[in-house]
Amino acid sequence: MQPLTLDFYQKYDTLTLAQRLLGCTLVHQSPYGITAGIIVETEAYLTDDPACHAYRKKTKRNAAMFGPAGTVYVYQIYGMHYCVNIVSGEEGVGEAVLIRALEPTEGIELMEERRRNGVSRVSSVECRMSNGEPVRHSALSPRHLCNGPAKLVKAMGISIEEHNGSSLLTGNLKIYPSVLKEFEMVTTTRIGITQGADLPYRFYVTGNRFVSRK
DNA sequence: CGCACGATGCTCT
DNA sequence: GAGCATCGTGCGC
Repeated sequence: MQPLTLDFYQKYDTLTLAQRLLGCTLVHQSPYGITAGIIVETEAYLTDDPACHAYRKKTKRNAAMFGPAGTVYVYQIYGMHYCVNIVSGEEGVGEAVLIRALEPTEGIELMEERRRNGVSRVSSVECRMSNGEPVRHSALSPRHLCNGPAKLVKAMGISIEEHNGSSLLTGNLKIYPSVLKEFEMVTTTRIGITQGADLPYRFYVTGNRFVSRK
């Protein structure tokens, strides 16, 4: 199976790309191993959209958004988390698709390890079942590994230093065509924003358990 | 289950 | 100095 090509990222407007990316698989081939997951939730950010980081002008932070379609845009949020976007649209126009949730398919143990690093371990260390088996930390159960934009960045080992501004066509981060034959899609307003809060730019796979929230 | 809240640091005003 | 495309925890039900 070949990864998505430049043509795929170029030929759709941002709202359509956000929908077409559902069902596709995000893969990171890192020195520590491969992690992958099916994209099940996205949000679109358009250039004339007040919630978009590129709404005002090009700055050092949002510069990657103005790159060609298929560029990766990673930014830090709330001082401690990171989110990843797929740049879309014409080069020079700041638009992108935020990846909000993945259904993990490969490298689950590596994902757990990355997510555990820096997270409270109280439950997994101190709590044990009656048979002595340690209780898995709730935040690290498969269902919660990638069900949020900052969670999946951490689980996948995506970093701002290595990936911001990189290309999905040539780097160690790639996207493969949809593995979901037919699925229903839900369209809603976006999560966690105040500006442009009423725009229906969020999309997710109906009924999927790995979506951040319904 | 749901809701409230604090952490934490960078970017832009 | 304000605001932020979030997350995990703790508490109440």
